[in-house]
Amino acid sequence: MQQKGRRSRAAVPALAGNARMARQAERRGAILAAALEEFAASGFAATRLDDVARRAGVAKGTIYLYFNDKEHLFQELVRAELSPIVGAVATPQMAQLPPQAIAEIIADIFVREIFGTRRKDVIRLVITEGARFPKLAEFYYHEVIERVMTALRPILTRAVERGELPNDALARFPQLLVAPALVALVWNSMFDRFAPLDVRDLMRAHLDLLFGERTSSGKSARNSPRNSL
Amino acid sequence: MQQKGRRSRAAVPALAGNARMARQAERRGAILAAALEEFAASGFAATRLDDVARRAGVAKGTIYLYFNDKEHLFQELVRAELSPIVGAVATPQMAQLPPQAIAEIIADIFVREIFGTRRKDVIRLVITEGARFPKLAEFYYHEVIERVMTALRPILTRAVERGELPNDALARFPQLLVAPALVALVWNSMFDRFAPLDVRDLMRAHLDLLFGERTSSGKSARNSPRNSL
Amino acid sequence: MQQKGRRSRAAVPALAGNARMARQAERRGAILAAALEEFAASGFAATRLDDVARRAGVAKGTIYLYFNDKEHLFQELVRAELSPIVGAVATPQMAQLPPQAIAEIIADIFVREIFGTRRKDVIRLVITEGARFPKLAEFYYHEVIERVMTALRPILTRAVERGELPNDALARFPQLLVAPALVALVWNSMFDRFAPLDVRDLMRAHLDLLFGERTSSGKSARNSPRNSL
Amino acid sequence: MQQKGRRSRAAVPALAGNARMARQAERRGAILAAALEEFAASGFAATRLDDVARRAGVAKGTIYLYFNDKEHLFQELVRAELSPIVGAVATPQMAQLPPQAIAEIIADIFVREIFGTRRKDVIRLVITEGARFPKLAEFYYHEVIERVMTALRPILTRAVERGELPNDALARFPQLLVAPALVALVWNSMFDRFAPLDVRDLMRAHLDLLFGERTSSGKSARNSPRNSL
DNA sequence: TATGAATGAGGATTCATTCAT
DNA sequence: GATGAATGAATCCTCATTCAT
Repeated sequence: MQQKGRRSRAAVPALAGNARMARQAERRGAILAAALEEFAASGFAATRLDDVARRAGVAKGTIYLYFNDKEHLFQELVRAELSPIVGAVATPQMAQLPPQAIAEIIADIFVREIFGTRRKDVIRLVITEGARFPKLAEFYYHEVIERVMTALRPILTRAVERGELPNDALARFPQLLVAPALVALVWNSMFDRFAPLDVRDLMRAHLDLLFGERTSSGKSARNSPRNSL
Repeated sequence: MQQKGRRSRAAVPALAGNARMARQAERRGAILAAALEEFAASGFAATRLDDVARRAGVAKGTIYLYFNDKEHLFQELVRAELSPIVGAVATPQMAQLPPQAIAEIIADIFVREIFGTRRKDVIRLVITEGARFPKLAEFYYHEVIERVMTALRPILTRAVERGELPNDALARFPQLLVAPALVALVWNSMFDRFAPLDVRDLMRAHLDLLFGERTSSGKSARNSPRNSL
Repeated sequence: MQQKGRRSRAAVPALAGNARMARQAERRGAILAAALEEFAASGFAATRLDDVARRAGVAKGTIYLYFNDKEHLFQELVRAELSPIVGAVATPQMAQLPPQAIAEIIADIFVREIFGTRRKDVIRLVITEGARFPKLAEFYYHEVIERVMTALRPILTRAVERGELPNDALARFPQLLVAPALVALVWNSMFDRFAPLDVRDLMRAHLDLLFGERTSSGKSARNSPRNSL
Repeated sequence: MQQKGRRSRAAVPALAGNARMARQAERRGAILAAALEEFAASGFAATRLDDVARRAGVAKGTIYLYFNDKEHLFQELVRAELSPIVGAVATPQMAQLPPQAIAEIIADIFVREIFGTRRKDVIRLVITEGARFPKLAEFYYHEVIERVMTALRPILTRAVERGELPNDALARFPQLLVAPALVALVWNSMFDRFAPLDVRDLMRAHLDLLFGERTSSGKSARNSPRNSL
């Protein structure tokens, strides 16, 4: 009935020395890494904290020293993994480049910084669990989507005005620039065993589609000086 | 997911009369419809058969008369909803049309037959749960993806050969044709409350991007005789 | 994060037949009886529903078919046991009797209906857990205390006016009439092994104290025609 | 309650200097004070040593330097708080006074030394947890109950012989002398919010009941020279 | 067939106690 | 002595599945 107001556990325990601090960060990291693996493999609901603890090499109770509960663990996981990357896409220098160069940079970042790392799994988790975690969707929208969109739109709009783009489709829907990345993420987790998809090639083809390249045909394109994907 | 020794039960109870048969189909349908709502709202793991039963207006045990277990219910659900649509995309007549017309038809089908119906939720479920349900992914791959790809690839390849397409990107990666549809599905379930996305416009812009349309700007495009989306 | 509104479980499952109904009542009763024993023996916090289930001869989950949770089980237990007795003390007929007769009746009820039954444990539970269960205290106050007080006060006040009582102490504090009952309950659960206390004698002595009886000395008093305790 | 093999630890850590000794006593006191507050608020089982430590301003582990475990802490708490008071009631001088004076002194002690202090909470804890802590009940019985009874009985018996009391009820059941105090303790913790109870008035009324006072009526009685409660 | 009460394995969370620093 | 991070046993509660009616 009446509960003593459960004081929210410190997200990070108070530290004393410095070795302590390092140890703490290490443990927290281990838990997050283990959680990522488990959540990615089983989804939020089906993941057992028992397994996370085992994989992280800590006791079940230890998780609760670092995270309030399963849900907080999940959300912090997404935050921790995604926060760093946000800045990369939205650098002011990009504004100076032609749209094609920007598209190539974005594709490159996706391939190397997301698809090539465990961030791939984090974003997949956002996609698969986002609808059930409004806060997560909100965080992702404001921290990632909105920022990227805000950075891209004026650049693309200007490109349209300068005649660097055939029409305003991209300026109105910057999402179209990254749609193939989404396809890659989903395909990779579901259909790769039936028909492996080379993300690099997919992204390159996407760029060809948007920015002309009249030739291309798989391997040969790799020699093209145009992109370094 | 993990199955214990479960003796397989008849998927459909034995029938006698004809009214009985109708009643059976009706019940089965009610359960599937209820299941779709619940699974779509909560995901596979978090959905309670109790809720499905209540929504379907049957007793919990009745579900087990029509489906072996929760997992079978889920998979049959996807099968039942998606089987009908598969044929539509892969009609032989389409082979005769120019790629732009085909793309428009596909976009149109997506907007009207998927996004405008509860199939939207089914496909979303495939996306969010597919990685955890190999059988589901397999079914979806063979029944939907593969068929569509098989139908599209030769058409697009021929179009490339005829010079109707600027390069072979689409022929190599027909996925690029439907990538925006995936974006729409995901966006709609997660970010619509922050920034609603008009699927029709998105698909139209996508077509503009692929097939030229040098002008366009939202509403005005709607009068364009090109597409009927 | 977001929880599907947990619909409160039916306190009593819907019934169909009549044997069902009987069976239900029986089970519910068995659980309540088992719960009383366990709660009485260990207190609310230290009681395990596992033990309650075992003692009641049902599965753990079954408890939740009849009660929302541990707390509801506890409260319903008190309600179920106490509700019947309330009426007994506050009968209108009592208003006609002289205060001494009333006191004797109350003492008698206490000895036979409470102390001699498992209601003794229920009231003890109210005493030991009441402070931690405001709702329980409230229920007990309104259903028992208040009713008894409301019934007694006017009677005692009138008795004072009629000169049947030496002063208004009892009228102002009817609690003094039942104080020894409280002593008996507490003593019985804690000190009986050191010095057993005969409740009957205690109550009789209490009455002697209040209403004169100039002699008395344990056993002999039992022959007194005055009370039938 | 149930103990596992626990090697008994020094109840008080070894001391060296004198400041150290003071510091120790201070800490021990702080822990006991904190424990009292927490136990009083939540009961034994629901109290967390974490909260006790926080309130005492020490680390959780520190509690274990001063007390073997939660149970010992609880018992020492009761001991520490009650030991001082025991002597007060059982002074030899009292033997000379008339029963009414003694009753008044006892009532006075209760109101001022128990009800007006945190000892109220300690006794309440004995009442609510005693049944679950045989050792505690035993301690309380021997250190408090028995002593008081031993001191009172001969006095009351003599008073009966001298005809200072109308009958031997009180001599046989000295508990009747303190029953209202128990009522006050219980009422205060459970029903005060519904109907506040003035302990002083209650005790006074009780004395009136026992020793005659033919008039009285609330406030006015306070001017009565008879008692100084 | 249909029901829904009953089951019990499963999993999140808590907290007394330990022990390395 | 003190600390507080770590442990893991303990326990509440859920829900897929079964089965007597």
